[in-house]
Amino acid sequence: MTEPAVLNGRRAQAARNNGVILAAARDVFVADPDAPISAVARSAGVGISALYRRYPSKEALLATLCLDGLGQFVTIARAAGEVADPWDSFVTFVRGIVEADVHSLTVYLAGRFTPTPEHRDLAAQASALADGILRRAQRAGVVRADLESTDLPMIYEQLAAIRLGDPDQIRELRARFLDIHLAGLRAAATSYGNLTGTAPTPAELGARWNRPA
Amino acid sequence: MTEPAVLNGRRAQAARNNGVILAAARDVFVADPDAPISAVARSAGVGISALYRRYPSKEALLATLCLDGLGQFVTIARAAGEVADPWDSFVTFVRGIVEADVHSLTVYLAGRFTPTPEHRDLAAQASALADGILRRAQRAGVVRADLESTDLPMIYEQLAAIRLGDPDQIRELRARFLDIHLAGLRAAATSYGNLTGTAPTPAELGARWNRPA
DNA sequence: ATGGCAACGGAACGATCTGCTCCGTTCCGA
DNA sequence: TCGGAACGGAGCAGATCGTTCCGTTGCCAT
Repeated sequence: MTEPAVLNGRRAQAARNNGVILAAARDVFVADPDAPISAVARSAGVGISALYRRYPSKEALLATLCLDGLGQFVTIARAAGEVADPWDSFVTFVRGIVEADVHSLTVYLAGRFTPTPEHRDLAAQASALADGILRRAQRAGVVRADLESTDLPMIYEQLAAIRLGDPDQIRELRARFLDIHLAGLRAAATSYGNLTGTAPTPAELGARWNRPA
Repeated sequence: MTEPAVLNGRRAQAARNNGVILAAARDVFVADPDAPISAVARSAGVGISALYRRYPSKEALLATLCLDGLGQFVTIARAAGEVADPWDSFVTFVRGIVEADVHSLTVYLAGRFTPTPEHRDLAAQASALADGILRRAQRAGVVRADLESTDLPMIYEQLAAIRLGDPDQIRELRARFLDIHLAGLRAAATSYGNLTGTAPTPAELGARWNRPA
């Protein structure tokens, strides 16, 4: 069991498959959360047993994928929090979430597996970070004051629903419509009137993590 | 076979069921386009055979439902076209489409049945009407000039993706986020920069009507 | 009254799909 | 040389869904 400098041989191939399988699962389930596990195997170019050697069930794979997504969310939020200008910080954050399609990896997958405490924990961190970025931009007077942080997931959800064409076009279209959202979120937009209705409550957002009855 | 003034008896109940079944199908399939036909029967308070007496197949029911949706679209667009102020006309139009959830009745159902020429025809009318309303608002300088009419379905799609809570809350949330979209669509928003990327082509939008391979 | 029939409810069937197991095979590495 | 780790994929068991079919109900014309 020495550390192999050159990665060849069966052992190394298996190690590399770890990443290949996760990447394939990411692509497949982001495109269709209901995809069968055989689609992941086909996309990864491996057999089904290669999946089950690594994850005891489909649910475990989804849970891992979601954990990755939450981790990405936190990473993106932390990086965006470092940006000096409050508006740029906010834009960097939202754009990062949308471009990485983190919403498809987290909320779209929620309800398909029983969340662990680790999920809850990361989700709490994530929303705290997002809250900070939004509040700072609002205090600076660059983001409209009637936007609440629970509104943000609804914006990710809207942009994640854009699924026209191949991944490249999807990215391009989401960037296009994010421009519109951002223009509508600027403080100046309040001159056209305040937002109607009320933002979702955290409990309502959290309910999506429960298994369907 | 005289025309019954009072609607009772078995014959009349059947006639009333026509409407009940269509309404139930609308509710069920708008909430979940993959819903089984038994869910429609249950929601209508009717047996499965009552459905099959009226529609030879699930596909036929979906086709009828979609035709209704396209008809609603045209009706809403015509009414909005009568509004004098170009901005109000545009807002009335988009708000009408979103509130009636026409997108869920048309595009979400597309691809699940083979469209008839009547579908194509109504869809063409619909997009021509929408095009006219948008162009008028743009000529009047109230809607940003870099928005194309093929962008509009993407906006409906985004708002149709908001599905949190019961129908009432969904309506409220969609109105809330439509406010943001509309603020971002005003001509003044162009001062923050033009839209990136390119709008979908009509062919790309039309491809969604084809059955999945 | 009563026979005919339109309308209905819902069990049951066949087809499809999907998560998962299992077994035979390959081939690395000691 | 050989034990065993890793693999591919056929196949199983269960679930789901569209559709059919049959027995029942109750209106209506005679």
